[in-house]
Amino acid sequence: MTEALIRKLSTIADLSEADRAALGDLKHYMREVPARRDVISEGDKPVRVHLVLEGWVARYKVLRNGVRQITAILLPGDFCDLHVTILDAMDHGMVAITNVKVALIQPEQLVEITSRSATLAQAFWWATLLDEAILRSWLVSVGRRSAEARIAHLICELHVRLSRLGLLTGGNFALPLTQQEIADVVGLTSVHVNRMLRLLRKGGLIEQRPGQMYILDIGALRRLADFDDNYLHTLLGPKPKP
Amino acid sequence: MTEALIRKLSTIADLSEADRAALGDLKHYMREVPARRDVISEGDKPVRVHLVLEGWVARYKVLRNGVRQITAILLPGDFCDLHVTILDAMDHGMVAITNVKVALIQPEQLVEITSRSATLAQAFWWATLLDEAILRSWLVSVGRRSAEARIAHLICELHVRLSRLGLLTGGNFALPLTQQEIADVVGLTSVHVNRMLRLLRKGGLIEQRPGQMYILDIGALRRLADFDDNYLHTLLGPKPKP
DNA sequence: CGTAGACTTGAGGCTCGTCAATTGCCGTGG
DNA sequence: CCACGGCAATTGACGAGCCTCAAGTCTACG
Repeated sequence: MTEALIRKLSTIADLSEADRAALGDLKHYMREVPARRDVISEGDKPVRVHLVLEGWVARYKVLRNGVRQITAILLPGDFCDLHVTILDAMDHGMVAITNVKVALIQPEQLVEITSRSATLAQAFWWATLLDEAILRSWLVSVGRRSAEARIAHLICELHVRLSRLGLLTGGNFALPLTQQEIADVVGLTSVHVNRMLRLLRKGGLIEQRPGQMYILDIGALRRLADFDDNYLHTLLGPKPKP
Repeated sequence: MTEALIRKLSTIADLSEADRAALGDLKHYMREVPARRDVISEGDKPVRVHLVLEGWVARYKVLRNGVRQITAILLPGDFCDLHVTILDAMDHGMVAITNVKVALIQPEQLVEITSRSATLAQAFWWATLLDEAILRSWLVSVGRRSAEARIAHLICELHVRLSRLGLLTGGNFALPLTQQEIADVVGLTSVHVNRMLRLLRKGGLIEQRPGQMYILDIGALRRLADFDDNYLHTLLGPKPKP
């Protein structure tokens, strides 16, 4: 049930058997959310912490004029909202990109297992720090990279993250994001994302089939994006054994 | 010495006398860094954690083509790098915006006091979550707001944060950022920042004197920026008594 | 089949960037 | 005291990158 989480935390901390058992024993409700439906909406009062078990989830903020910015893409093993227990109400929403399974965990349980195991406490903290590192890299992209490079950078990031989860098939991966959603990640319009993807295809860097992304030249993508995977490498830990 | 930190953590957690004492007893070196010099440079091996005691510090990333993006502005009481002890080497730099005093703390000390006090552990965690919330709001700004609104939003954020630190004088504040630095925060060029500041002045929203920002119409600024201070209000806690 | 949603493509326009020159402010030194 | 150099702020002209609007295609699905 929570193997995704155990696997993720294992890559950044040396969990004892007791730690793993504590994670495995986490009581939780399971919830399934169909694609394109909110997992949590802005304004909701969060009571339980959401953990992604299967599928993709996006964190987003909608401004008054209707434009949307996606501020995180969450994959299996990622927490949606370790932080929101501090907030009165959600200041942003979370939407399912694919059909999704999430676990709902009581915050008290997390407080308990982290107060019992310093290793676990540190592991959770590291998970937060990893989220922050990704957020920083997104800010750099949106603030200072060209449209083409932003998209290349996103592809590189997903390539690394999905690789750690064992979700690559021959270096390629399923990409459930629509072009509008990609646009909302990188701060562009879907029209321009479309044009930039065409550029990448014409350049022989990628190939696309519906819902599928084929990486033809990862080196060129990384160079184009000025991709520095230090933030992911060291935070995600060594590559898992196959 | 570390009152800034104690004050900050007090606003988000109910610290016991022992907690305050533990914070006050933190052994540390003091370091002074003159304006426009790096506090830590990209590539450095971080050994101690930096805590800002006085002045402004900026976190930044420089891309290969030389452009810079500032990813955080740190004020007194903020940690520079709670996270970097996990990294092999800094993947970004920290630069002093003003003359700055920072405390250097051994990570082991933090581990120790947080393992002794669950309250403190939570307080440190919350501090990280606050950084993340600000980062998210910056991403939304840079990704989806107009140039004018981005700058207005930054002014609103600084207004709230400085207010909590008691660094406002009659609703106005000292702004040590150059226009180039503002540009690096909001993802624009200094030329365009200059034009937008002129717009804000012409609109009667702000007034400027060298190094000083006068807020003439905070309501208009907030409306223009679509400023939602939920993320800061609840995370920074109730307004301190005067 | 018929509809809805995503993708695709083109034409034209606006925001913001680039380049360049000028001003003003300081601190420094003759 | 004034000349000088450096840096930030300011302004204009021009151009580019990205957005807007709009139409059309493709696919999935009822």
